[in-house]
Amino acid sequence: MDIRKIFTLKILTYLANQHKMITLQKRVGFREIFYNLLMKLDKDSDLYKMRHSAAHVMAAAVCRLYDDVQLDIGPPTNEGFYYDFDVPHRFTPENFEAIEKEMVRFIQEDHPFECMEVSREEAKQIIADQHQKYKLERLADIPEGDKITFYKCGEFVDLCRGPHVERTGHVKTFKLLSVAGSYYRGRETNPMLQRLYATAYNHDKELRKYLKQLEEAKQRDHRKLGKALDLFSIQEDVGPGLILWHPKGARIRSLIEDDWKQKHFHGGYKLVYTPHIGKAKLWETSGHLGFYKESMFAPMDIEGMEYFTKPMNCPFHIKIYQSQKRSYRDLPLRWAELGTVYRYEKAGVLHGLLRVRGFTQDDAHIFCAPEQVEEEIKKVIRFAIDVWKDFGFSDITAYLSTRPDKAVGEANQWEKATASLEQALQAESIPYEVDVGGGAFYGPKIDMKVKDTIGREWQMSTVQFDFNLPDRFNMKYVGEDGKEHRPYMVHRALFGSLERFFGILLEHHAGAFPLWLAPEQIRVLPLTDHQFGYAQSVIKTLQEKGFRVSQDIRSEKVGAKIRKAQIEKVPYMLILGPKEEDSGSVSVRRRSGDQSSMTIEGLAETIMREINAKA
RNA sequence: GCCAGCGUAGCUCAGUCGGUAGAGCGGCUCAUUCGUAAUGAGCAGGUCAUCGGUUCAAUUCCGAUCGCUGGCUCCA
Repeated sequence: MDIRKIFTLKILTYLANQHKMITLQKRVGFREIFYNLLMKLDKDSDLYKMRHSAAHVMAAAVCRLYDDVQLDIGPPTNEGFYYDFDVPHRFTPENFEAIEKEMVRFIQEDHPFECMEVSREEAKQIIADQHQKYKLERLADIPEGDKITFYKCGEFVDLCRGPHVERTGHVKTFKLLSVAGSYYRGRETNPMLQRLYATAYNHDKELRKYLKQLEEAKQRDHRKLGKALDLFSIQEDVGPGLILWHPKGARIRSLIEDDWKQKHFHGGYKLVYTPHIGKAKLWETSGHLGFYKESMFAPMDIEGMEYFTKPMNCPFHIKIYQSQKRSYRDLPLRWAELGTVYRYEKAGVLHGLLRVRGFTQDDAHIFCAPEQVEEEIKKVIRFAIDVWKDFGFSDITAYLSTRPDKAVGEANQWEKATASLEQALQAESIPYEVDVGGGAFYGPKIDMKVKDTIGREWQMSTVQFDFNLPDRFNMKYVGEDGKEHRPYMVHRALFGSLERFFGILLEHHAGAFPLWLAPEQIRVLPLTDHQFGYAQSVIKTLQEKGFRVSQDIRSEKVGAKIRKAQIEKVPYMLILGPKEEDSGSVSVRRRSGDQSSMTIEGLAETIMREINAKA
């Protein structure tokens, strides 16, 4: 094995642990979802200080109420604060009231926060006296030369950088929210601590607002809406993280896909389809078996050959590239696929549609000559913005990730690629942040996040250079000079995965899909069965115009029919009674509650306009 | 994977300190023919997640398994 191979292998092993391959799925959960709900707090802000102090108060209360409390850390966060404990007692939400009561008492006692600066030796002594093993390790983390401070309030003394409010009495309104396990220092090999999450605000009103936001987000939870609107399900018998798309959900997905495909054809992409499985050798060449195997489903044996379910589409696209000799005249090649991939994700991280085991990437690979790359990146960014617009997303932030310490490819390649990414962002005037060293080992990347209706940011698109795969597959094109050259390869996904995107879209619209995506656009509600005939003719007319129409012919009052349609978030309801039948018109009620009377032609026109506007 | 909690009708949930379960919505049937968010009556529907243990008896207690939920360094 030559040196280069050994080096590559080392990097790959290292990266296997870092999980730095395009995952296109991001961690989700309560905390990430709300991470951007509120403005990022300034570390020196009063609220931040107060929350930090509240964390101490909570720890003090816990120390009073329970025996053998080992403290770890208790930082303020953008939403509140938490504190990690190692206690023999198992916390449950039933304990919250008692802890909150004790916290109130502690606050009312109004202890001053006293800062004590000590030497390292003194610090060790204090911690040793308290028998706080985690604190001792945390102390060791403090760099030599830094100040070491303790904060004391009442009987509670904690190693802490501060700052704090002056007295516990300054801690205002707070509430314990949840209890969760958390590994000490976040490492799986460390002991599991118990984390109490809480929040604190300066005013009751703000706390109530925050709790209301939590409640609202819960109401628009895609898992809840997915069930209520009969869009999809995940069933135990099928398997965790595997999605069943019900007819209505599938209809929406199909509309999303149609839009996506049309846009891609217009944008100079060509579609490809590739299989779900491939031979082991392919995944060896691509390197996946070296560094991504843990995330792949187990192999299957077919006629003595090992096959793997694909976790990514790239190798197949590369094989299409290599099906013939390529000239510089062929480039750039832009190949897109709605490719369904399977990845093994730990059971504990699965989450509705947002984190799954089988999903369809809206994947594309661009193969181009080095000099074309900057223009291609610009195109991709413009393209992404254009596609999002259709779905009601316009607030975008980008994150540019540059070369990590361990990386493949030459430094000047990286520089050039990174520069093209940055120039593209500037050219499109997209606000971006730079994550120095945050790129994947095989190339720099841009991740783009969009903001939803309630202000949450979701990572969606990713544009990634790849200096690794073209090498591994020994990809070539014949240049103007008649010599062989290595093409540049760019991976990109706009939605990330259709499942995840659908989940985000569902929450974004709170289930009330815009007309062009609504699985059922119009519901006809005959007032009595005398109007059934007229209803049929209205339905026929509208269906012939291509609208998605249904009817409610139950023996119910119109109020009940409307209620049902409202709950199912049907955009247009047509109430048909004798008046409408006599005049050949329709009484229109929109989802918003707006009412009007129209001719069928007028309605069709209005609806058509709304569909075309994708409003 | 790990910690904690949870799993009762299609859905949302109540209940049983061990004696095999109930509501509302939904479904079906019948009556009602109604004007912008719920007409009335009746009926059907459950191996109380699965498997094992304790017990005269388990949906209830214990254990395992499966699944779901909240989390698992915004660093003293």
